[in-house]
Amino acid sequence: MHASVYNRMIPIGFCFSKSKHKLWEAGGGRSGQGEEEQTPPPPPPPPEPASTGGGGGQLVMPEDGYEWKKYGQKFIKNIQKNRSYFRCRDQRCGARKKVEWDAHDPGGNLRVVYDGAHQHGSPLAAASQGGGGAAAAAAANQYELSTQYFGGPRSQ
DNA sequence: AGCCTTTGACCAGCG
DNA sequence: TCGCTGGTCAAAGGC
Repeated sequence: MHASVYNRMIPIGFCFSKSKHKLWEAGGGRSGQGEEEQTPPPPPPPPEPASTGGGGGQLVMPEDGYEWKKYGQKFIKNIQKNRSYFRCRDQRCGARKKVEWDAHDPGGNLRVVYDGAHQHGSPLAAASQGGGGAAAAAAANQYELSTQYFGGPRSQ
């Protein structure tokens, strides 16, 4: 009932664009300073500073050594920022992560909020010891946030 | 063929 | 009591 009410929560033509890889070219997408903010339980010390401009002008989620699965994204009007919701790929782990960035400055204001603690070791560290999949694990966390909104090739 | 990511819609809580 | 926002789940598409 009242399906119209839900219509309001959609930031008309901004939050979710029907076309995935469309418009919003990474014109201003720059790499710069990333703001990480571990609220409750600081999992492990993030090896990477944050939004790495490695790609060359793309906002990348700060790698924290864990594998996350994105399950939602939304534009928060209150703060005028985009927010992505991530969940630990491990079903046993109830750790969640919220990444929000300025809609107008995806590369200038990146905030990561951790919710819950991991009940397992970081795959990145484990792989590191094995000396093999470290890169793979890290790559698994290279979510190109800006790409999601500004369009871009997703090398999956 | 399988897995992952993205988008849309719905529900719940708070003001 | 009504409206609005935040958060989560499910389905579809693409790689």
